[in-house]
Amino acid sequence: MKTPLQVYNSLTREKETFTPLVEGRIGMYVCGPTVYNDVHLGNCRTFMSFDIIYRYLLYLGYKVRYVRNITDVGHLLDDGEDRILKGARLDQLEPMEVVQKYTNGFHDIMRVFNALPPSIEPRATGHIIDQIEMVQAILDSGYAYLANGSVYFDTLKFAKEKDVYGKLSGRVVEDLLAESRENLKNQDEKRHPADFALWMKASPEHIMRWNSPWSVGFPGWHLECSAMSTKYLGKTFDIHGGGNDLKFPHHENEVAQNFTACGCAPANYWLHTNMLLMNGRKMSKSDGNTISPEELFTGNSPHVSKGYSPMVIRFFVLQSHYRSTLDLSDEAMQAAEKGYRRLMEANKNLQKMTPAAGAKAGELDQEIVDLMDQAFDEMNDDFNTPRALARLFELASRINSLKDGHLPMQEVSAETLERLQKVFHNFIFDIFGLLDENTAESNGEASSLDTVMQLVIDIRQQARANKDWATSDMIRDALAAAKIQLKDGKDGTDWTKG
RNA sequence: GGUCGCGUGGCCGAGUGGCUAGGCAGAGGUCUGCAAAACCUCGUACAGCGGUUCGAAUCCGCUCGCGACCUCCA
Repeated sequence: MKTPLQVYNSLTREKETFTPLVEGRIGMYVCGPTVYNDVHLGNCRTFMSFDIIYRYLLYLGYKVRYVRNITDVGHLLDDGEDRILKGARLDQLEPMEVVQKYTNGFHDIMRVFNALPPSIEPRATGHIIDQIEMVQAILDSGYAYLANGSVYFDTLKFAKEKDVYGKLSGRVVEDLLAESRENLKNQDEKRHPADFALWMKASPEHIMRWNSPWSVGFPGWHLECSAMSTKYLGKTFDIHGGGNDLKFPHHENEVAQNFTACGCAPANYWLHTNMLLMNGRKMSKSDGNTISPEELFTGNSPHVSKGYSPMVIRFFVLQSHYRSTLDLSDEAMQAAEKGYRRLMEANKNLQKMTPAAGAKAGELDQEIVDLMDQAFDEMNDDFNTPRALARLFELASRINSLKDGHLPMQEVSAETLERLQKVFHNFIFDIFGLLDENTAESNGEASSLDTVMQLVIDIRQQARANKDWATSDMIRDALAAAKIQLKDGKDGTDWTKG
């Protein structure tokens, strides 16, 4: 029934059967955000995708150490200014205030999206010593050089001597080395344009600075991930993830750093998520084609007609595969909203079901069992959430039919019903990480609201029994205005909020 | 300019050689006091042209269109 877990490895460009280094345990490193301004939706998609991967691995029973860093130093802008420093200057804050502010914001949003926190969330500034040690190791290996107090990686030498550079990102080394484009600002110290900084000597106005054997300065951008993944997961670990746009140069350079410092490849499986698009173009902080999570929640944006809840957005993400681009539009969000509600409704109906007396497994029973198995097979096939979701929707249609009496409950064994209830719940809440927003938000008041609603429904039922349509419709319309929908069914009336 | 990828019905989005993806929207029907919800049925989609094949959305070639990366980005 169950296929083994297959993952698409960016390094080999193939789906491979996943085998962890240590049985039952998985080390996973995902490149986190650079915290110099508000997190945007594109980041959220990536981290939601990895959250689902993380959750599924946990569901499969693995003990997963999930490390996702916070980059809070060393990430330079085009003009050579540190991202954090720029943020500090603009907001008139201490660099660490900037970092804290946007880290908090990032955490808040990820919590709203119901993403599980990583096991370890290391910060670059908290690992300066580890980074200095790694720079030294790379220098010792002979693949770095010193220039005016800065240390650069000798990409040319590495590419020539080791058959590694360019493999991950599919770069042709000769092309890289040719480097026809003129974009060499601030690069006069480098021997070759493809070289990159491991340690930068700080200019006098640069306030984020640390002592090192080479100069008072700061670490290069790619270094923190190499240093921190090695520290917490070892020289080689199972999964390294991140957005597609990090493949080059970030991940390629990470590999180069690890190779020279540790003598081995850092990760066995590289997983890359694809971009979130809007209007058919990459969502990007830099060119303004963007909508913030808050704007999408509130609908306060020219790109949407109304607000969409975090779980609708999460559902929207689930509907595409993590390696495909996903194009955000108002229409697509509306469809996702409907679909999300349908799925939640089906689950609610399912969880209320009880097996029929003397039920025996029939054809329908087998169909249900097959669909459940297929859903897991889809997840095992490189975390194919859209296909798994499709199977869940097929189950939803069976569930609703059973509820309405269009399909015979007698054909579903108690055992299968119980398993379906468990699997459906597991999928929606544990693996997909969705929340039922209708019940989640009420929580404590849920019971009192339930009581009131039951009263209102009873009164309306009485009116209907008396053919007092005016009263019954008034109740229905008034509730509708309050965003409560009544659903008349065979066994009485249900209601939903929103 | 170089590298890689994509182009699926009204919209989103799976699918890699023959078998129903799925969601949303639309049409018809069942149910209902009416409606909503739910259920059933339906549309014969694969950018264009050519090739390989008994058979292609799926493989190959060309053309057109779009995107990503090559420079900071999840």
